Amino acid sequence: MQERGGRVKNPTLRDVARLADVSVATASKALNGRNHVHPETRTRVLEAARLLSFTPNTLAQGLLAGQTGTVGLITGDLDGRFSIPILMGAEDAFGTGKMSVFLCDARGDSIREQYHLQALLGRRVDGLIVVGSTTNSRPSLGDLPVPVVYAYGPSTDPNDISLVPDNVQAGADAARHLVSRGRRHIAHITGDVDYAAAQDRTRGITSVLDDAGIELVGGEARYGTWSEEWGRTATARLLEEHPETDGILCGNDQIARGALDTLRDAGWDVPTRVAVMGFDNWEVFTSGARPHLSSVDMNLEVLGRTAARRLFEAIEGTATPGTEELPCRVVVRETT
Amino acid sequence: MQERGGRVKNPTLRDVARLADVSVATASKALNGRNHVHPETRTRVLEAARLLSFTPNTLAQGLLAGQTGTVGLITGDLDGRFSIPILMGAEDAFGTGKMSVFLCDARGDSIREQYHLQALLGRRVDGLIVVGSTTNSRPSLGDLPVPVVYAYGPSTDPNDISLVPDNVQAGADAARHLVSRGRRHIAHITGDVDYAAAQDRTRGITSVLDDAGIELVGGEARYGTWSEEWGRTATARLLEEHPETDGILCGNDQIARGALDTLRDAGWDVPTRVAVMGFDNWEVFTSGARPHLSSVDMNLEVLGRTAARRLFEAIEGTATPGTEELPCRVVVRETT
DNA sequence: TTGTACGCGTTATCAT
DNA sequence: ATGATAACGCGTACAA
Repeated sequence: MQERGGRVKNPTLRDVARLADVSVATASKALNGRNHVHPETRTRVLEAARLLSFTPNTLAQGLLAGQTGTVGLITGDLDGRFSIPILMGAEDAFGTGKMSVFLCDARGDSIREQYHLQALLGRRVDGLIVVGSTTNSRPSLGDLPVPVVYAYGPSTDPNDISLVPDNVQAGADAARHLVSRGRRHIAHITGDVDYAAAQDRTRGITSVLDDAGIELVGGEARYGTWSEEWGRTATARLLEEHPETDGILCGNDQIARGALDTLRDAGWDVPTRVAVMGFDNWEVFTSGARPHLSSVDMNLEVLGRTAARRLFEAIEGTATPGTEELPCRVVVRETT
Repeated sequence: MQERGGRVKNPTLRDVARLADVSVATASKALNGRNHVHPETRTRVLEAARLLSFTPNTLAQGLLAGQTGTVGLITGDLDGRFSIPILMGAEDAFGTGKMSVFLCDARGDSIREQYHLQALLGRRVDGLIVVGSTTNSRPSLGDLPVPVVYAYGPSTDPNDISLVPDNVQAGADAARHLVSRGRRHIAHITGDVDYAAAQDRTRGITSVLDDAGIELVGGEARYGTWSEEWGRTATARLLEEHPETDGILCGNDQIARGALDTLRDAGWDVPTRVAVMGFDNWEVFTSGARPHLSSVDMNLEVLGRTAARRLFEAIEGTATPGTEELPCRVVVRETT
């Protein structure tokens, strides 16, 4: 096993103290930069620690301090692409090495969620971030001994702290963008109607169009699935029924890709004849598209960072319950 | 704060013992199902624990046991889609709640990696999994007080434990599949030549074609980038120069999507005139394609689970150093 | 300036 | 069957 200058596997403060010929108390003070320790002694201790490649046991410190410097991150679907940016943002905000993150994937199963929760509470995490797989609201974890922040998917309990992307604003901004490009015959092809995201975006879109005295092509949004396939079939139907269409707002980037494919097959030029726009700004889809797809970014990294900050505040005790909606951002590319 | 039947925020074993009117020792035995404790006493303790919603402090347990029940997961790129399935597989294998996973994203920065490493060692993780962002080999973390398993991107040190997908076999299987479909004029369009994955797959492909007495169309693989764009341009050039082409092996699913788009524009039917195949089996790309794209799955969840198992073995002391190559799997859909 | 002693929450040993 | 006590590794009042 490792034997790098020292001798024991996991050197403790006692080992360091012994080697430096001081008491553990003095060693502790020296290593933690406290006062009342002779400079020469300090260097001796530091040298001993270096020699043994001593790493203080954070768990023991935490046991004493009552704070572990760890947070739990419970996500509903790791494979889903929404949790990852949020997770990265959170990890980012916690600072490298300062705070450590326990990751748990409940896979949408509340039993599994409970198991993970117990494990995390047993490890005395200082706080919890719960990331939803959709923006649909979810049952609260209830009264826990540590603060909780719900990200992406909000808690149903208004006394919890929740953070969600402002999908109404996202829809509104997208619609405004198309209108500002002179489009007057705008259709909306989107995903599963059971998704709050779909409904919220539709609401934002129609509200802006109402203000502009415009009606959605066909009178209403076209709900389906979040797939390219649906984008293609819905668009084909749309072109046939409403050849006057000059703008299509798609519920996500995959639907938009499907729309673009069908438009290309039909020989409709984008963006000259029809402008197309997606949601989510999934780079691998937007930049692979012909032409490059305009989209609305959910700013998920920001959401993750904000979640981390809110959690800190909650830990400090300066909590502000309620659901906070974070702004989204239109990214203009070649399809609009 | 929470007040669910009990009174204190974080009840300790002492609180439980006090409420059950026994000593902490007895309480501990009762809760842990040890012998030599009266049934009636046990129920009294259990009831007290339930009342206080007592959760044993895993940190204190670990302090005593010398095992923390935690592992560190250091990934090079969270956003990359390769780490996620591996991470899920590992999380899966560790068992829900049994073992907890610290997640760290080093973002490809070795300084950051060192910081995370220190934090993890300080938290006395029982082991470490290092996930690479590519299959290119990476420098070893060196001699650590805990076992390490390198997943996806292997360590350069053969004494380390490394796990990688068998890309040579993947290429070979893909080529075999196309040959078995009667294709004789097969081209290979792939990504950045600096990627070991690209080279390995090419090697597997050419070796099979050699055995079949076939040469790659154009005599060699066409390296570029891992993008749809490259798939389109490379395919356009290919069709012009080699109209005899009846099969295209694409280095990943995005390149394959690009190839399909170009073929469709050119009016070449897939799979009648040309068969197309990708690598990675990224579902969102394969099932969105027209027709559905055949691909080679890297079995990353299996790789993640295996990494977790190997780590367990290493923790138990039954280590087997070296680089292990895990099999990939051809997924046949409509393009072949 | 340095050292002694206690406590954090838990488990195991050894008495009782 | 139950309880007192030591130990895990560390920080900190307090005494020297």
